[in-house]
Amino acid sequence: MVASVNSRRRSRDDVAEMALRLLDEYGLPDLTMRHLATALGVQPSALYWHFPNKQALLAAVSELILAPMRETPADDLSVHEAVRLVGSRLRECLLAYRDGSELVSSSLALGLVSSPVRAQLLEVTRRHEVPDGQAEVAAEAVMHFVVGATFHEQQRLAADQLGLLAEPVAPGPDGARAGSGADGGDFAEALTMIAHGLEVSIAQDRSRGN
Amino acid sequence: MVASVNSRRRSRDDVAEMALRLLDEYGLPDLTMRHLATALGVQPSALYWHFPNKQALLAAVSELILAPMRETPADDLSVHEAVRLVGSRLRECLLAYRDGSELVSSSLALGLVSSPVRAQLLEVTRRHEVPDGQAEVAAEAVMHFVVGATFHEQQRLAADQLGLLAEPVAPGPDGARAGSGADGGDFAEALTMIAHGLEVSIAQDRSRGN
DNA sequence: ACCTGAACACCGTTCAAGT
DNA sequence: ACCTGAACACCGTTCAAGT
Repeated sequence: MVASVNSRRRSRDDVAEMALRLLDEYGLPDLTMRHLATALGVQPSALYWHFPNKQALLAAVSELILAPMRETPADDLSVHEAVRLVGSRLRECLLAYRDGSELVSSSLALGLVSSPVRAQLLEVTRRHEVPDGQAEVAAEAVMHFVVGATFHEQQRLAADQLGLLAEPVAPGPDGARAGSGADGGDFAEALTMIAHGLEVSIAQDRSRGN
Repeated sequence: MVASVNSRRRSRDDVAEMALRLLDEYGLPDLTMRHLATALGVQPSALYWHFPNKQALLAAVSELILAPMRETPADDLSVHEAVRLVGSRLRECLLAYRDGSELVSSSLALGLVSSPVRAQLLEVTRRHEVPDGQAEVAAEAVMHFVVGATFHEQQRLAADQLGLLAEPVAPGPDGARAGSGADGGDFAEALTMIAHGLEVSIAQDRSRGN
């Protein structure tokens, strides 16, 4: 509870915070233990006192990126609304830092970080008396879709930023509807689709007698 | 059409095929240009005549892994069935090689490989006169969910294989229903959910007058 | 057309030793 | 408790030169 006295955890968090700054400024490929050490004015080997290895450090950075998810109020929402809100909130978190989605994607897959949507979604579904099983499945679907789609999206953004002159796409009469992939609109549509699917599952479950 | 005469593409494909073998046997972290060169009896620099860089080589390997998707017949299926079949077929492809899902996940995100489900799904939805927009959104949702979930699943399998003694999980009375994550059953449930969601989207679209 | 040899500019991690 | 110094065992990539 008393945080200012204890300086023990401080420097560990400082390392993760500096890593996040470097990530945002130079990207994941340049987030090396050596660069990070230099930015902290320390030898690379010093980092291994705070973290057992690089993946653990990256997991800590992932948690910083996902921190806003914990304070996303999903109370008094319908199940449908909760899926859409939590999903798009997660997308915002991942887009907030350069290469954020790639970093979180791997930490998540390695199992070094817990689902950033599970708790919020289960809270809502429980209030609506939805069985946890259905809610867990939906939470997994939302998480994997959002992380995958946002990773893809962020990569395209980065590519466009490098080759600005290559394919300007020229938002003409048909606006952003060109290109091959999903934009923000498609993203919202997909979340709506998943929410619909969850509702159908719930209804079917109830008609079978809970 | 005549393949046996031309030896030009042969060696390029040989490189990708050997890379796939090394991937399956030693895993992605040990799939280095140097190991691959050694396995081919060649200098590392020789690989750069066939591929501009490692990512391009990995994309070629991804395509080998995804090749069976092209010959998955989705004809005369309902939209619902097609989503489930294509989704679980993709999962099988990714699980067929060690670290297959991780490799394909990154090639996909980098945009170096095209969607392994889009073509099949669009073929079916068109026969059922579903607007392409809905189908594209569903295809994205299916792809990202399957790749993400399978990546997660494959990583857990690998972890369990290393620490076999750590948590044997001991499939007791409640069978495989323990643990925190999604198993094969949850995977199928999630696909069903997405299929349901697509059906609702289609129905809503039609009631608005196509 | 396809490959070698040699180099460049890096990596993550360990570990004895310092303070 | 926290860090240095020095090393180990690697990486991907380039490029002149060979055949």
